[in-house]
Amino acid sequence: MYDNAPMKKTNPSFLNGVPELLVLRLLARREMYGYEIVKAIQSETREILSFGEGCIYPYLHYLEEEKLVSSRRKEVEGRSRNYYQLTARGKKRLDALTAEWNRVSEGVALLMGGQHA
Amino acid sequence: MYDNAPMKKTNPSFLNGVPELLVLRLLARREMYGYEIVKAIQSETREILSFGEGCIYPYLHYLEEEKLVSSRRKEVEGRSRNYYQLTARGKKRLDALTAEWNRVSEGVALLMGGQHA
DNA sequence: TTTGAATACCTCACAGTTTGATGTTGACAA
DNA sequence: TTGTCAACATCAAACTGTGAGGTATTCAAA
Repeated sequence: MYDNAPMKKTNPSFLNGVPELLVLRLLARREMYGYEIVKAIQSETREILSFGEGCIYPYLHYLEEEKLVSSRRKEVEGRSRNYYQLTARGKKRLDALTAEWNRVSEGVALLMGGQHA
Repeated sequence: MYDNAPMKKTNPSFLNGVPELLVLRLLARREMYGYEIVKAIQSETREILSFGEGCIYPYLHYLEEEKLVSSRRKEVEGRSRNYYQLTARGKKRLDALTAEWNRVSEGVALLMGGQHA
């Protein structure tokens, strides 16, 4: 962040790392495929959060490389899909990320909660 | 986020935009100087959050440029300090950012809260 | 039957952002 | 006079979501 990088705020606020948290959380419930995950995040958060496919797909590839998820090809309803499932390692990461999210939320709440202006 | 950008996770999670939120919140209570803000974030969040001077100082410069805060030089306790105070514009931005933080938190809670694995 | 919408996957340039290192000056205590 | 803290400042490096672009398939409507 520099004076010559004028912080134009075209970028999202507070969303850093959130996609990974949500993807892992969804896969902890059941195996899902990429496109389904994109839609699930929209619907389950009532459109509050929405991450593009350009964010989710690369994330899934990264997670697989890191052995946090595994994938298998499946033919369903005349569609070919890549289903992803959480590994034991992925579950650990989910727990760590969840704890971190709670920590940050608590930190923000502590400071924001002080006497009002 | 690319496959060749291995996402080494040396960077912070969930902190995107948080410094601006906290700085504005602190200044809504009373005028403060940079170094004091850095320390206040640490102590008020019980060390949960800590942003370096390399983050806070440039932010203050940006906020001043955007007329979200104003500053004045003050000599206190034999020290020369730049005190910053919130402008009306800054108050509006604080309100907007606070609302956004609450929105994101709610979105995450909605998805995370679903049935456990 | 071909048009279009929805499904399903993929990649990448861009613009931010925080970190951590580095530097300066001055006050004050050991 | 050495070291620590206060107070300010700058910047390269690394990370990360957006928005736009691309391909291919399925299926319903015109």
